[in-house]
Amino acid sequence: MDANRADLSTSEQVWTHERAASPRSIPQILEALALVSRYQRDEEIYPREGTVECWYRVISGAARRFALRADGRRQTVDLLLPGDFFGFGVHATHAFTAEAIAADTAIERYPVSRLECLAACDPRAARELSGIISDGMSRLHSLVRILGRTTAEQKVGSFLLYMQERVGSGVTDRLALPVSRYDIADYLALSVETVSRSLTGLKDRGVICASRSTRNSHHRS
Amino acid sequence: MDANRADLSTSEQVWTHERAASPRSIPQILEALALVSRYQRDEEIYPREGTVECWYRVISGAARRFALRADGRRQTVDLLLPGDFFGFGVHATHAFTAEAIAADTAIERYPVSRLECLAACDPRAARELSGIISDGMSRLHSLVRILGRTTAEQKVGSFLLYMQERVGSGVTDRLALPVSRYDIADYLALSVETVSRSLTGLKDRGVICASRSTRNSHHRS
DNA sequence: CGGGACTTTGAAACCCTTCAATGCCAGTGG
DNA sequence: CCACTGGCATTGAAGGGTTTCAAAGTCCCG
Repeated sequence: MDANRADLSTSEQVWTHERAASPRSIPQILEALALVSRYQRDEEIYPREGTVECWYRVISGAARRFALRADGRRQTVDLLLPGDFFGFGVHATHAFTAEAIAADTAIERYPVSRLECLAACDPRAARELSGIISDGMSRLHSLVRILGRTTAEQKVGSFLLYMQERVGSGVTDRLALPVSRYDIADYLALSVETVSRSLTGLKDRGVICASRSTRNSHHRS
Repeated sequence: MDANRADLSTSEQVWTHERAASPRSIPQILEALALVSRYQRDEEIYPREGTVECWYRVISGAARRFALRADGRRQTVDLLLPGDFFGFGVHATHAFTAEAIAADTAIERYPVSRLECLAACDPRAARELSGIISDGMSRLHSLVRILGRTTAEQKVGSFLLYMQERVGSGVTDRLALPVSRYDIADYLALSVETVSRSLTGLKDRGVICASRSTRNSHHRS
């Protein structure tokens, strides 16, 4: 239950599988390389400017990639949910810091060296990996489009729709936001107050209606 | 001098090199695959939702990747300058339309099939190609950071600094903007008037001082 | 029960957009 | 040659949106 630190020599890391013996699907082969760590809220996963040695994937919880602005506020450039890979870096260097958002966030780690071997040997694996990169690029595209909206209500509305299609847990009219208002504000480059006001504005106009749950808000479009 | 259409069967395409005979550096090998086309201002390079068949690179001029917003305005998500590769798509599909911005823009085209062969055969080439993808991701990161600023003057200021490090033509205190105010506005998600006002605001405060040139503005930080 | 973090609401100041009008420049046609 | 046109850039004023500062209210947990 206690999360360990982000460095590579901690205790809770486990091999999720013994090295797979028989040829399996690419995701399964990937899985066989994975090493799991757990992080607590706001704990660093990797630092900015660090060398890229692993790719990461969120198993449970959530994480962010972010930079600190000149005024000290945090700007989130990527919101990572279960299933998302991250940590590719730019020219083998992390351009942003990565942190866990939720308490008890589980992250898988994949050594880049092994991924490169895999890609060099198996073209299907190479395709899989470039698909993963594509997904990361797609998240950035979505954020750019959201940040490009003019009013805060539009930003928050787009954000909710985007989250809905990402967490998309079968039920289409109900959305459990896994992040706080502060996290949303950092992501949308708005103040927390404006996020809150936008949500109540959308509620008043009947676009969404709110319910409440343990530690998270539920919204319905 | 007249730009041809974007389809694949036009006349002005030329092989920039005969197929290279001897083993050369990776960029040179890439170059050997290139096919060049020329576009006029606002001419489409590839459509949204199209299948990715080629990668592209700006040789001269400039281009944009963009989406149309609900209100009909254009949102530029990527500004392509000479040397920039683009058109990787998401899962083999173009998520945005690409257009030339400048008159007489020259674009190189690289068939994806050949790039894949190259990557499969030569790990150095594969590394080169993933570096190219990294650059594309880096541009998106920069845009997200710029869009994350609060005031228009900050956005425009960040934009100028960003353009300076990108066009970085030796001279560090002089910057020739290769794009119009409208293009800047589409890129920064601001109105043209605000962009103009921000620039004059920065001038008044002595942050930049403006000169004038044929069809382009020059600025000094 | 109290502390602390998160959320919501209010009011004033500031910023951006919109609508409108003017100025500038290049290319065009009389 | 010069007026005209169209695109781009700049500036003004009104209106609306966002931030900031401030203060409650809510919920969880020790």
